[in-house]
Amino acid sequence: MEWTDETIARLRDLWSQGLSTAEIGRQLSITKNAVVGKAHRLGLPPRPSPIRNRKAKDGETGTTEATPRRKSPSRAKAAEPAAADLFADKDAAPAKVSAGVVEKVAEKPAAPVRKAPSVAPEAAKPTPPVTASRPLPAAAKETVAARREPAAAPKPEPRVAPAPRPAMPPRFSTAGIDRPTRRGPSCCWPIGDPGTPGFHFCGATPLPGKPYCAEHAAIAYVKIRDRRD
DNA sequence: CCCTGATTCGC
DNA sequence: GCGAATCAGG
Repeated sequence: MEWTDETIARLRDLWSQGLSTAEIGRQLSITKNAVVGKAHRLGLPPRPSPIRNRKAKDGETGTTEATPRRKSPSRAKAAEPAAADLFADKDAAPAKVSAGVVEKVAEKPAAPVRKAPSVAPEAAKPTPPVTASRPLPAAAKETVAARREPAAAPKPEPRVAPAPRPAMPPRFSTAGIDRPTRRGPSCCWPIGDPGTPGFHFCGATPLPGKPYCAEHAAIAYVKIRDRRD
């Protein structure tokens, strides 16, 4: 896998959007392992995961190690004994992601995904008033939907009753985010890291019906690849 | 069973 | 650094 600045940016973006590792992997045409592995190396903030409590506790239970964690699969050779607690808490990500991102605005909106394990797609988001400086979740979602329904996708909302929208003010205080000045459609390809001062969107005129400009659409809409369903 | 993410470790 | 293999919880 060639982790270009591009792919890394996308990985980080998708990651912070709360997509599952497998989902990210599919979108990037890589395995979830690759996603997780890379995410770790990048120091991306760990998202709520099923497990990971194992190491949480310990410190008593008598014996010193008392942390039965990994049991060395099979290729486990005489590995180093210690060097396990450095994950205790250390420092999470510098700050970037900050809050907000965790909101994972809309998980799987109406994408024809077979199911949504953890989250409830229908669940209307109360629109948390908090910060959340990332107005780009929808965009990537569309890429998915678009890719899954390339030709015929006239029904964005199959079932979910459209939430009443008295208005659609930018409830996300995109303070500091450099948004495109001109109104109307603009390429929402993220430039830089969400949460950092320099972050902004491409802003170029997008392709008709696409959230991205021609340049970035070419990157966003990759080949379909198997969808395993 | 399926899903998920985390970790280890050969490469 | 990369990611398959593996572990492990839901």
